[in-house]
Amino acid sequence: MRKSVEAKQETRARLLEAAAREFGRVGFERANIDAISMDAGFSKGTIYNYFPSKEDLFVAVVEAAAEEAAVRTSAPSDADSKVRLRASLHGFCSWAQEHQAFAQVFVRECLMGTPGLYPRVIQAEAPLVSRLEEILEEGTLRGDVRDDVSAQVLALAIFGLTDLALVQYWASGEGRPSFEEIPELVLTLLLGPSHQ
Amino acid sequence: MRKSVEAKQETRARLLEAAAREFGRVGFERANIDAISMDAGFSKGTIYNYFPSKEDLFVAVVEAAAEEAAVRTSAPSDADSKVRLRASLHGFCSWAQEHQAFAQVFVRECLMGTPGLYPRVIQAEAPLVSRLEEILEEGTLRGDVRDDVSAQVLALAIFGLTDLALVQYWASGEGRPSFEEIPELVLTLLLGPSHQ
Amino acid sequence: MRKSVEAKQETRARLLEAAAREFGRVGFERANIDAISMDAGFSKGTIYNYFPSKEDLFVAVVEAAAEEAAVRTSAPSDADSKVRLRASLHGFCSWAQEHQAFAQVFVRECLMGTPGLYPRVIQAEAPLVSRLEEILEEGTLRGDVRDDVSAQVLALAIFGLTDLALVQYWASGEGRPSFEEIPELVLTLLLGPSHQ
Amino acid sequence: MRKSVEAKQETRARLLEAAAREFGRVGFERANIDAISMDAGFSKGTIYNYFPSKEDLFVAVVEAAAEEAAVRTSAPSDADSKVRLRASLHGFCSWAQEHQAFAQVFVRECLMGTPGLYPRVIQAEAPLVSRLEEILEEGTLRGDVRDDVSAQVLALAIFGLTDLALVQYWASGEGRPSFEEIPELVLTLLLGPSHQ
DNA sequence: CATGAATGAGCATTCATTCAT
DNA sequence: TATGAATGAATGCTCATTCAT
Repeated sequence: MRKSVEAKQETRARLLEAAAREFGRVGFERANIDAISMDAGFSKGTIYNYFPSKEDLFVAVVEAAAEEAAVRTSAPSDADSKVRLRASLHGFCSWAQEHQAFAQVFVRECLMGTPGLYPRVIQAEAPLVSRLEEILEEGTLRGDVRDDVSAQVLALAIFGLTDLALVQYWASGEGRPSFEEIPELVLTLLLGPSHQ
Repeated sequence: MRKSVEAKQETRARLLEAAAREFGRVGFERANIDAISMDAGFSKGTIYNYFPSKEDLFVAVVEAAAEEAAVRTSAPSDADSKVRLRASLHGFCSWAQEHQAFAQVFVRECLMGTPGLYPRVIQAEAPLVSRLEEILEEGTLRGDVRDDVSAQVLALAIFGLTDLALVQYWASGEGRPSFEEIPELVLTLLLGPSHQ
Repeated sequence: MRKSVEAKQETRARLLEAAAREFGRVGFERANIDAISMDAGFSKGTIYNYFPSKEDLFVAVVEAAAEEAAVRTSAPSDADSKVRLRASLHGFCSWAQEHQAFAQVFVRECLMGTPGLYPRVIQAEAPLVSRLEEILEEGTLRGDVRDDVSAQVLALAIFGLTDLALVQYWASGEGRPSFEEIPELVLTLLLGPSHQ
Repeated sequence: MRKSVEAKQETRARLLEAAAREFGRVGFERANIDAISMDAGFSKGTIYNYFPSKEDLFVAVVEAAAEEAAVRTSAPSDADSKVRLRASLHGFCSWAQEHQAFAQVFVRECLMGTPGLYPRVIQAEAPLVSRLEEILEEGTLRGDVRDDVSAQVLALAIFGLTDLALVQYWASGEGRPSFEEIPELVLTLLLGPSHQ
């Protein structure tokens, strides 16, 4: 039985979503491949027609998350650096809120890198950090961003603190800081209180 | 077979060290209890005479790490706040360098909290964060620490960024930033460049 | 790998038979699940596709035995009570002979009830005892069965002595009393010598 | 340190009692040797100074039970056969009540014979059955006991039904039939209602 | 003798993966 | 392409037994 390309991608997408839920809930090791496939509405074996192994499935989730997140972190190019950074972080946080399953997998993986997966995660994470880095570099030139630390380090710190805040948010039963406050908090911490 | 109390504690310590190595290397789930026990120089079953389950063993490693780390993060009480913070972080980082196995387990756990273990890890982590917090509060009063963010949030951010830097250091094949530079970098990022 | 319903039931039946052999040979505790699965011609794991746990497997064996035994203990409804009882016991004993593995598990379990399994075994055993009880009650009314002891107690005694005789038969290397003689012996003991 | 013969036998007796409790409670396989030794008030290893293995310990319990039970089943030698039998069974049942732990192990073992232990259990059981057999043989000669079944078979049936009644009594949460009623019930079932 | 640390065989159970249908 | 039965490696944990002290 042939399946149209769209139908196949639909299937793949449902499998990815189910996988994100499971990985986000219990982590890579405890995740159950059979459960994922069945949670997506298929039988146990189906998932192997789309992803050759558990690890590949996991990486696919991380990459899909990174891709989606990247789209949401675009920022207006003509504003103040801090405004642009805030917009970018806000985009990221709201994506994380809307796609918690994917976000939890992605954020956790960014923070602590499963040993064998590290290079691939770095690669998936790169565009996001690069975007921050670009804004920062431009801001340094303009003079509205501190220049005592390299843009790269600053970008990593911003991204890292944001991830940590998200993890705390989820772990604390979604208490404080709220999603809305995270970008402001992180930027205040790293770029100073001056942005109104 | 009678065994002196010291001998028992020696055995326990060897098991803990082996456990830290294994957990640090492959994480909780992939760690093999039998392998840990044998790596410590005993047979498979011995470890169960000291730790009732894999989870208890893991928590014991985290707690031992927290305890040791806490000792190393004590700071001179009569200096400038930033000096004291730097000393404290330096103590932590040098402990992490000397006891990499324990440190990796501890740091990773602080960053991302295994779901069921979270409360116990929080508890183990608390003294370290509290120490930073105290110094910060005092510094705020003295006026040599920023006061636009609460000491608690600042302490968590300092601790978090330090952990992230350590993870990056280990993941990058021990490249940059080096252990020596981490405290300075973190404090510069969060407390500003002014401290000479 | 699709498999017809019949093929699955065939697999299940082979697993149950192997389980009965193993449980009958060494009892519940010493029985080895892996060995059962492989003895049935499958690999270790297969049995877990059919029975969720060792205990469930054991209960399934007992219930299958009870079901089969119940079928074989039906008796002609229009004869003398003792004739009917003899026919019923004979049916049970010949089933026990033909399905020794199942019978050994069942009989042993009826005699001494593994603590946690007792209620389920009682339930499986009930139809057999009830059948005897009905015949006895009818016989009491007709007057061809003693009435100084309740039918229920009498039924339990008949069933119990039959089981004991079977156990002795198996334990004695299949010596005396033979299968053929057991019903007569038990009925003589409990209902008197008069039935020719 | 030397220990007097009495002290040693006291230790042995305490170990045996603890073993009976454990075996009676959970059966041979699930019984825990360490727990037995500690329940007796010693440390784990002590029990191996008295019994070379778990199986030996179990057999020792069965044999001790048989010995004690045998003492309690002696009957007046000058009375009516049924009176003597009743006295004998009564002695057995009251022993079972007073030493439930030992009795449960013994009775269960008599009923269903752990495969490898059977010969030794038979041997321990023999004196009890023989006593009944002797009374029955004498009664047959005197004419106050049925003679349509051999004394040996009758003795086994009496002993077996008594054991079954005890098992039911224990399993039913000590309901009916009560200990007092068991001898009468068994004798009525097997020797007829005439004995007042 | 008593102790209790060490031992290591043994086992139920899980689950990613394969593949015939 | 979807299915789901079969596979078998892997592993946490138990516990009878040994033996040095």
